[in-house]
Amino acid sequence: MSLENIETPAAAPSDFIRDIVAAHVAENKYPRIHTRFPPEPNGYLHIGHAKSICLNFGIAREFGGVCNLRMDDTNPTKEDVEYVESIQEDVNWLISAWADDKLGLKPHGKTPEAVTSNGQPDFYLPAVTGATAGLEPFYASDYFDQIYAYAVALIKKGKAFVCDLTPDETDEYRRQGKASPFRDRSVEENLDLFTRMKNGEFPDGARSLRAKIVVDAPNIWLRDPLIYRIRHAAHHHTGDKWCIYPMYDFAHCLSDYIEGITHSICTLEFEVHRPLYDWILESLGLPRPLPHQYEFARLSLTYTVMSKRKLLQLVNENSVTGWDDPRMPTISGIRRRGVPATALRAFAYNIGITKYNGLTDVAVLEHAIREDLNKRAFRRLAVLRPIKVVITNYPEGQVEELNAVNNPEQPETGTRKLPFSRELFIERDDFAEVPPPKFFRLKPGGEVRLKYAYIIKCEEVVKDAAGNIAELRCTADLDSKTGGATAGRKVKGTIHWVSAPHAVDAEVRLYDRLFTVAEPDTGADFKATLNPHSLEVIHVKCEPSLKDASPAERYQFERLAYFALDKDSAPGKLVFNRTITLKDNWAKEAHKS
RNA sequence: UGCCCGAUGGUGUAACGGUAGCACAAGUGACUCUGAAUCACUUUGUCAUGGUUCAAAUCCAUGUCGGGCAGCCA
Repeated sequence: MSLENIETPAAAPSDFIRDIVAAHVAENKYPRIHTRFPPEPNGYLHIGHAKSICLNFGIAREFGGVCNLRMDDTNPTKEDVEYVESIQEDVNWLISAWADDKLGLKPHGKTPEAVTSNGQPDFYLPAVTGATAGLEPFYASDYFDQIYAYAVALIKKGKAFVCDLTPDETDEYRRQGKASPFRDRSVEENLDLFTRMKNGEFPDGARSLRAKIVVDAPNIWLRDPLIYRIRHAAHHHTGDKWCIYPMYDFAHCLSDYIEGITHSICTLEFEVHRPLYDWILESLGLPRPLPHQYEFARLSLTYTVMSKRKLLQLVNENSVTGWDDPRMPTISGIRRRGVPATALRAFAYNIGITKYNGLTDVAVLEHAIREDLNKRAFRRLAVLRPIKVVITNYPEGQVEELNAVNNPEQPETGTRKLPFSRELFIERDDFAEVPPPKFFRLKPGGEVRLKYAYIIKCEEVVKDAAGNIAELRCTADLDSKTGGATAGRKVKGTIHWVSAPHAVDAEVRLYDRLFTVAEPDTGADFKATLNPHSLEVIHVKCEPSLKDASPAERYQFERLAYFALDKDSAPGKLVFNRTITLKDNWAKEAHKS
């Protein structure tokens, strides 16, 4: 069964942004709905980005539109191609077989075309969909020429000026609502100085280009905001062509415009920037319909940190093995852990889109993962912490091949053969010498069903010199095998097992929450709340069919958890990541007493 | 402090002036050759105070609480 076979079951969701888009579609406001996902390539994408990806691409697929992938790369000192590559990989994985036909890209190396729109000169860079060969993501840095031209246009309109204030002075003037002494420079002088800024005549921070809006506006972002700064730094995409770079506010709205974006969806912290977004586009008198910005609440998850700064710190300080450590909330970490993209998308649908800054229980994510994996995972038997069991009345050397169901949720996936023999392994937790109340598993003198095999009774507990249990000697009801005379006998417990001589060894990585507290972000030192037991590596006994395990498949080790093959596996070396445990009501029950 | 935004069970959301619903979580029971899954049932909610209205979670006012912004970051 391939991973792509299971579709996201959820119906198309409804939220305030989709309501707005639906209204625009109804009134035919735009020829086509066009969204974009614009990460800055300064870190790996995380599950909060997944929410945004599912929103933007979801809108594109629900309303017959397109969603551009764009690198929002206007700050050369923080960005890197490593991140560009990981972002593409993560986005492609997440939208695969769902919205990959809505992914807007552009021909490699292509920059905006000079076109005429409504009789006016204009810049436009159309998206290409439905292919990937020869295509690449959009880059805001591909528009530096056009953005520069727009800045010059703004100067010529008397709506921008070159300011000589230092960064500290600028802050102070803006705080006080005071006009810069350079605010009323002539257009000619501004043009000259801006050209010389571009030509590299001034050091970093010596001058800046500022929009001329309102000196003492209540909204700080309208107090003559900076739109260009000097940065003598090489850029990962444009090399050393530029030594001035546009600020986010200036570059973003214009990038949206150039790509023909209709709905520019971002998180709440940009809400106060929206008047500036609109001011820039309106001030330029652009000839095509303008994009508009809409904001929603970013995702916060319990037992998780989400800021790129903190995730980077975990990586740099080796608290995890890398950005794709399966404990990380990054898309690559979640993927490596074994979570299917369908589960992540279902989660994104389930949490909804609002303007309320809430804290989502990680249990919602875990539920989406279990629901998905329950449907798709092959059932297998594996013993994580083995105890040896000898069936004393079972002939030595005899081996039976039992039929075992691959997935009861999908009977069409068939069965596989499971060897049974005299010596087995069972789970240490499935035996108790002194059983607690309501213990349905194996105990001295007690009976239990071996899944797909016999009912056995524990006759003797053999211990080593140190008093540890070395093996259990049991007898089997040899008529109780599935289909046998006493197969219908009711025993309270059924446990999993592996035939000892046939067992395949594997390394298993048991992952748990990275943090011990629900809100690691709130304390002074989030690293103090790291869970020291978030990873445990053990060596386990698997049923023989698992030696052919594939990274494309998901497995449920029955009664335990879901697992996926890790990339550290090699021929003859199985490494499984525990994606998530099965729900464990017994643990809950045992905890009560 | 100024400006902006928000508030519906424990958590996340729906209801768009007309029966407060869904999911997760929690609990009870049924079933079970996975203490899983499945099924049934249960608990818990409109921030406060006024106002408009036949009728308010929804509209208005005030207050309270929470979040965001005040980088030459995005």
